[in-house]
Amino acid sequence: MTTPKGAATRLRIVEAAAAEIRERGTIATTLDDVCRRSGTGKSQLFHYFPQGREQLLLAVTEFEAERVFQDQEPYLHELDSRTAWEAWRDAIVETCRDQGPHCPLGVLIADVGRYSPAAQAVTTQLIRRWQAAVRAGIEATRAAGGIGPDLDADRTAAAVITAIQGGVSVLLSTGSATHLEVALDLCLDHLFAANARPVG
Amino acid sequence: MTTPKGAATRLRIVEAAAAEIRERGTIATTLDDVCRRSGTGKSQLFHYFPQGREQLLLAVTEFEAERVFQDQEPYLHELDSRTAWEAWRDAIVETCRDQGPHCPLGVLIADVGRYSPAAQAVTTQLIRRWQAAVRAGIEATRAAGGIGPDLDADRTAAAVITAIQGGVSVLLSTGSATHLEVALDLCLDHLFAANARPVG
DNA sequence: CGCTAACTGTACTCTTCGGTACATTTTTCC
DNA sequence: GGAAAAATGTACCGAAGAGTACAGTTAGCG
Repeated sequence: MTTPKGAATRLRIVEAAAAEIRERGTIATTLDDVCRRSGTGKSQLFHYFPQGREQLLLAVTEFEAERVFQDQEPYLHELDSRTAWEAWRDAIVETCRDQGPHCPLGVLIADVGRYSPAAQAVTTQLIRRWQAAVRAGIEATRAAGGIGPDLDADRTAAAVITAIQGGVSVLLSTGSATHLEVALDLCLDHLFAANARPVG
Repeated sequence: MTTPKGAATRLRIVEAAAAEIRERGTIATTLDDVCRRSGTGKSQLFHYFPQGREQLLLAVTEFEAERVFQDQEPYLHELDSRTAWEAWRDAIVETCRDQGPHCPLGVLIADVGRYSPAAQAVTTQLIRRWQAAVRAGIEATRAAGGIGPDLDADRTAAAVITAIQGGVSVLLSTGSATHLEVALDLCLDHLFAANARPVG
């Protein structure tokens, strides 16, 4: 039904759209821009995305969500000590700081991910997966003896995710990553507090 | 230069635009929509906003930012005990939950506030003012003896703001306010932790 | 009253951009 | 090698929506 050549073209279109959106935002990105950047024409775009723009945006959302999660995975699997958690935090903060307003995660949650209910579902799913991975990290750290038994893993994982989202949100507004850093710091402190107890 | 009648019309336009944007988002809101809802015509819109759409969006951003801050102020001034902080948290969570995706704060930081550098500056300013008020609340609570001397007021205030932003961000994606609640809870716990110490 | 400036209604222009039609080329596969 | 399907190029359409022109009306003010 679709040849390797076709698949490559489709991918080129998605990547071009993602790049364009990262650089200039979703509203400012037109189909003609995407075609120009990917070296294709409208006919091909509509060949691979019969539902047009909306379908393309959804594909971009999925593409970026996957990328964000893949970037995280290596760190998430190693969360078992305070050192590991801090390395993870540093990685996130640094990446976001470097990429600034073109940070894929930020673009995802604040821009592309809002243009349709379907896209929103993708970002919601990303949040869910990410939070589950963080939760697993908390359990692993507890198993390794780094965290007391009283800490509520679910709620803390939720707080960590919220800190990231908030930090990125502020980053997009102000251009500064300090909020992200501070909020994550506070979460880590809570994780490893001597008197850890259920939140709330 | 502008009569009371004119000022009233201008205000009607801004309010109509704000409502329209809250309900359907910035991209979906057209100038014709705004005219229809405000019972005016294009000539009036361009009379009061010669720079057109962009200028109107900026006015809406300022309008909503002011509203958000005004809603907060009564609570912010009374922050001096854990009870007061919890009342504040409950107020925020409840308001956001009720308004859901039409929450002015959410719309502000995730939608209108992104459409121009000028609008971005307005939201940045809101964040700054808000954080300063939270910081003042921390100091007041400390003065009342509710918080130890070691807690870093600046960084904690930043973390609180980040928690709100993140919570609202998740709310817009998932429709659930639990992340907001959990993140704020964690911040309050940190604020009133017996062994409060500098973050980081 | 009457002049001026602010205010408002109607009708139009002009561009942008998503989407389509259709002809043409390339690939696949028997 | 040749038919069928996939892939691509070019030219176009139509709607939407921001912004304008201009005429007409209302309100302030001496």
